[in-house]
Amino acid sequence: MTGRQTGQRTVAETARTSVSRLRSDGSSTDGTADAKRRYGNRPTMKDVAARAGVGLKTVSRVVNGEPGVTPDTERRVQEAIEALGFRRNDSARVLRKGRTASIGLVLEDLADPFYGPLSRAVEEVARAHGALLINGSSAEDPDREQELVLALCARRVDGLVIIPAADDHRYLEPEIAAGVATVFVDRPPGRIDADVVLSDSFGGARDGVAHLIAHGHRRIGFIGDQPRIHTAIERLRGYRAAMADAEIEVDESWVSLGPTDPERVRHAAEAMLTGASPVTAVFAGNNRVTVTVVRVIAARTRPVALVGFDDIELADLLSPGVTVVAQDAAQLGRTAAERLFRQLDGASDAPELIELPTRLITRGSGEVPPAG
Amino acid sequence: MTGRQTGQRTVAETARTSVSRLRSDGSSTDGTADAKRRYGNRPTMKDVAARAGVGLKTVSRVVNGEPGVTPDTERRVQEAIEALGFRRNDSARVLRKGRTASIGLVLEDLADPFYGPLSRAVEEVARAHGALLINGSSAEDPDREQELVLALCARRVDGLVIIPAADDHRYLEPEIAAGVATVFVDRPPGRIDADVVLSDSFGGARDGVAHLIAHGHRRIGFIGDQPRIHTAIERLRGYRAAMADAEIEVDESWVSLGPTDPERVRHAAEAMLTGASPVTAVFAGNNRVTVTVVRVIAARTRPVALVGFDDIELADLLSPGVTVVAQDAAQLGRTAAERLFRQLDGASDAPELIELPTRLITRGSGEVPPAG
DNA sequence: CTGAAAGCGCTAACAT
DNA sequence: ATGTTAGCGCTTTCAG
Repeated sequence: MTGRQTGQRTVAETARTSVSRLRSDGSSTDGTADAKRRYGNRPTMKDVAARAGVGLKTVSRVVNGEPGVTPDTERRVQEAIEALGFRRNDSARVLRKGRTASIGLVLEDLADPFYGPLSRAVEEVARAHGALLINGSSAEDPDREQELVLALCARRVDGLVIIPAADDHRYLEPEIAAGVATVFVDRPPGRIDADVVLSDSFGGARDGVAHLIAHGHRRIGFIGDQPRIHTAIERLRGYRAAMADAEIEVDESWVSLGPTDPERVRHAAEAMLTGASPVTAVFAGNNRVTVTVVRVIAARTRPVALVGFDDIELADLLSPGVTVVAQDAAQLGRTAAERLFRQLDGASDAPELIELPTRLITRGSGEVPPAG
Repeated sequence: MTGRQTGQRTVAETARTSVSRLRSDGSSTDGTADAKRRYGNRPTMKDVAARAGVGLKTVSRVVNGEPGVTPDTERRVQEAIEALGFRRNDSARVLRKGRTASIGLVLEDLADPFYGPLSRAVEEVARAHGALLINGSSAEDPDREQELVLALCARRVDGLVIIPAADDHRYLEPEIAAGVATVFVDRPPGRIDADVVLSDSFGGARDGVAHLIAHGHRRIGFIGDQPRIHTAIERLRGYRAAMADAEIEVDESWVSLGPTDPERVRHAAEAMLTGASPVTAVFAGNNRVTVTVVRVIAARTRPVALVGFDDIELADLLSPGVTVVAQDAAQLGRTAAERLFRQLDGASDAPELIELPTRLITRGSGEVPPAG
């Protein structure tokens, strides 16, 4: 899906898929079940109340730890709960209470190493607020994003953290008006006002490219994501700003935006490295691009300088190490989630744009001098 | 959280976190809202029915695409829906229908690159079955696992995919009896029967270690995860089997199980590389271990052979490339999720153990001859 | 083709 | 301290 592991040499299957039947001696179903407890028919508070010989509300009190129950009755209720295997039905609870104590996270692809830590950070904040996280991938498809978001709204999630794929979020207006807290991360929303948490793509890219220029490069390539993605545009803008600052005219054959699959990126890199005016350095617009460009460069004899946006694991162990403009995915997620819960706690500030700094981490590839 | 990027050289902040107020000209709240549509009070089918001048059930029919509605009334209902910004409340629906069309996934840490693709694969299958995914991390804590699982059961998820941290899952018996479909992945459940999907940890490790032996190594170290984790034990067992096959006696100073944080692993690796009977090769029990061992080896002058369990990105670009026993995380997730939905579709097969093969991928580090 | 009534399992608001 | 009643918003059932 992310096209990793292209450069494999030898592959050997060590086993076939095997399937075995497990012991099933019936030990997993104990005989203590009440008549009511047949498949798919779970005991309710009413059942517990009947069994414990108390009223419905008393059971509710015990289950929710509300005060006003004698230790003795509490014990009887607890026993009935255990015996019946009762578990409160939160769907019913939600219906009554209005809040679901769950938030939705919509991102592009959980398999992308950039989003794992982000998602995890959102989850931790949610957990700290007693909420569950419902997760969905848009696969960078605007329609799928909308479908997902609206499905989450139908579940009445209390809030949404969205890494948008679409560029028009007016479809969210009724939801936000109805009280669904919403924060966008990594990219701004389209055509609505809402909280946004971003990395400083422009500044990061500008500094990364300036770094290459400082090391003597003038013919510098830029390979980024599709132009409808905000970060791609911002990073390209940063590239152009750095070039302009150094009074270097950009040859448009040095710039390539498009999908970040290895084939496309490889092709783009090869093209700008071999054209009429070949580049001596490349700025890679995100971690997917960087990984592929590293492979392309490794396969060439003449050295090419590289700075990538996003840190990548093991970047320091390649030779040369990969110089990157790092953003803190976890911090991005944490900040967004905290902002979300602040909304849920009733803060009604105006929408804000929070921009997180990036860090230039030099490891060697960005300090390679121009060749040729 | 995963302790990546230890070997950084220079770090420069490119900006401060900045916060800006967005334009908020009130353009996001259109004036067409009905009186009912105040904050947190969403229109219901009843409201739609009233506005469209039809019965409640007719609205329900339209919303759910049920037959038996005149095109004309359907249109009137649709208009009312649009005007009111109505969105069906799935909590209420669930309460009535019994099924939530959502499944839970409990894993250790979404930030671990192994689980991203797995989670994504589960999500894709869920999506194909019209279900949403609720995600939770156990952080390798048995109590937290149970808490999470039971919270998911309270939400009445239709099914659970669990990468267990606990070793006793009897707490799930009432849930499973009540009809919650359950599949374990990556590690087997404890003390209950349930479907399991595993990689062939034993066979994979045995083959990986045998590969080192075939390249002349006899003093081979094993660094794995904590002994309460099933895969750690199985891989160690594979290691011992390979050593026994070659009639090599294992010096217990060559074996180290424990947490996989960089510090612990680094210490373990250093110890076995410098002891009285130093190893010439290391088998790393999972991707976290491999990453750290690569760093340790890179910092040494004398070459050390390495085979790691789990593939890692860019493994092919290090020098030497990292030889690994690869497992297919996405396939693991896909298989488990498909099995889950088979259960939900009514298949009542006995619990099965499905074991997926691993692949040995040789890239250089496993073919380094013994030094000294 | 359409709608009124009942009730899913829970909690809020009142009794007792 | 405990129980009773009335919904939450929807689908199911059954009657027009």
